[in-house]
Amino acid sequence: MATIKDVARLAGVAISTVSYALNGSEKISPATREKVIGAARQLNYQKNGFASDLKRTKTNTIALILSDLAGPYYSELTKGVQEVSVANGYDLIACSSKGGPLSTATKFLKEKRVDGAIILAHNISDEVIVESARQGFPIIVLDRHLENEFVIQVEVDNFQGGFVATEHLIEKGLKDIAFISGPPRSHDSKMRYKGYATALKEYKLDVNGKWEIHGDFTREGGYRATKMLIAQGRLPEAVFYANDEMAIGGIQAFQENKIRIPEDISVIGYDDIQLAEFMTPPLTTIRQPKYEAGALAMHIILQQLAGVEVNSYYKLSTELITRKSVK
Amino acid sequence: MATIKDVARLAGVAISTVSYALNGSEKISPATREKVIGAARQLNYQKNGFASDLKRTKTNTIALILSDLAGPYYSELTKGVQEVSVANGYDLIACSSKGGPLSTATKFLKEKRVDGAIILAHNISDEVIVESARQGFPIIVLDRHLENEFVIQVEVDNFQGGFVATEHLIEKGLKDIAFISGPPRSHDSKMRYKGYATALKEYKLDVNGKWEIHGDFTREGGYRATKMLIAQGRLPEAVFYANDEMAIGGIQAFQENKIRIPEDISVIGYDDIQLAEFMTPPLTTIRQPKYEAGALAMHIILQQLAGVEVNSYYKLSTELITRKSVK
DNA sequence: CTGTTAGCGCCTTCAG
DNA sequence: CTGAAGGCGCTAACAG
Repeated sequence: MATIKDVARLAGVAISTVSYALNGSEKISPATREKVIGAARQLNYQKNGFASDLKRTKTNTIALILSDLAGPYYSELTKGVQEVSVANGYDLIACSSKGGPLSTATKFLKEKRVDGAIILAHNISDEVIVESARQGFPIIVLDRHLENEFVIQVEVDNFQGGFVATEHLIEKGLKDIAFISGPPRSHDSKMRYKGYATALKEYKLDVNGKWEIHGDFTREGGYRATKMLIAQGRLPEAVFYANDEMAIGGIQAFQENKIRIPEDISVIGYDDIQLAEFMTPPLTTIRQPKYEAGALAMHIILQQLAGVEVNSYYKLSTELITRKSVK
Repeated sequence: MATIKDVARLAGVAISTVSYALNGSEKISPATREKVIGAARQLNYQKNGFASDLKRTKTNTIALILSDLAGPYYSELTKGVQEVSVANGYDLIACSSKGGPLSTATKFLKEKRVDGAIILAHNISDEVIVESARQGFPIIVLDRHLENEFVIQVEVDNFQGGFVATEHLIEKGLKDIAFISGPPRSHDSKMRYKGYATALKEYKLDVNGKWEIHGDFTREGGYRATKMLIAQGRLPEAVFYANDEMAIGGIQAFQENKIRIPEDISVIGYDDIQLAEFMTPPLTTIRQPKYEAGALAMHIILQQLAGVEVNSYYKLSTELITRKSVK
């Protein structure tokens, strides 16, 4: 590969001249500029990205850290992040935190290969984040409670979402309402649960431990949890799944047992993923402003990078999407 | 941020000693090693990724280039790519080619910030790819026809897929079969069309230009194309959509016009995306071995990086998934 | 306007 | 086993 040196030699100028010419500085005469550009083209020269980043201690790229690149559920969020970043001339890369301390995400975070990061991944520890966070390196965490001078939290009001979902069920006359949670580490899941429990209390209904089952945000988890629920004998009147994926698994379990939705049991999900409206019956659920969350996160990063003072906490609200899975 | 220099100073040794100790070289005594590690920990030292990459001219990371990070349809493929890469200790980053020559993808490719790339994106030109391809920098292209000494093509046998889909329709007694294509630049779409046309010919059926409509692989595109089809007056007996997304849009259009599937018209898609089985009716389609394609692509890269000679072309075959959208 | 110079942070001979 | 020295490719003062 040709380096800047080769270009300089071929063009018969100094290395710095090449650098200036190629980076569009004004102080180079059009003639030499042409000469340099010609030489560069001739050698098929491309600057080495590291070298310049090393020098400038800035990469102009932001990392979006996801727990698993293959998950299709980040789509809207990613879109928000992406649009804002390209609009501001920043590069965006997505990397996975799969593999824990050895993961790509950890590497990029720790070795400061990026200028900032947005993290939506539970399999990356608070510790790693705190170690990496520092002045001038903005980190935004989504769905995570983490107080630190240098990290900023963006969250959806999951308490409200959980409350609204439960209230909707109650208003439809449903009283026995089960809750299938997400993984224990999920802050989101916890808050949804709180919303659920609070709604029950507010309407003077029992919060019955028997109807709280642990899931894990996966379809299989929802399926298994629902099987357990069915196995318990008596069924609740409604089930609130902490996310849509689990609701889908649950619906499958009900259908296999000839339990009709919503006639025999009502179900409500959370997220409003693409699939939700295509289910039979279409799934009533809580929509999260994912696009907005992504866009906001990226905005905050850019502001921080620009030296603007920002809040350390942001909350977005949810919306109930009524479809056919609730009586 | 602490640098290697600071660690050396604190530990009271030379910089090279720190480097050796931290990189696990044998020539350092356990005692000094401990001292160094202690100092590093104390300073919360993290090496600067660029600097070492710059020196070693190797990044240990592979880029997966997608036309749009937000598209949820790469899920399976990404999974294949990811699993193979982590299993081999390589880092993987996904980047978008949105933005053409200024995109993150182009930058990473040209400025050699990665050791290799897998490209599944039509909005990145052959030219950019060819310019970047060179000895020792493996590039795999998916769904693209590009002959070059340094680029390797992995493709799914779309001709076969198109043929099988069409043949299935014909075997069900359907004769008037429309084809909704993808975007003109898509090599995949073209090959599917060829399979379609060939099947028609082989069964002595007319290839009727009136029933070939241009789509763009999006749901909206499928919807619009279908509206056009309906507007033409007489309906075909079946429609072969070049991908599932368009089929979904198409089904919606038919439903809005009270045209029943499969009673009034049969539809077949292509891809077998997640949604396909949840449609009403569940969509008959052609499954592509996407996971395998991703895993294969990554394997090839690793082999190349290891200096193994590899073929320059790979083809994978498809599978017909029969559900309820064909009479 | 152009060239010289001094690093960015790290790795790697090469002599002690 | 350790330390000094050189350089990866590029940028940015600072002179000329």
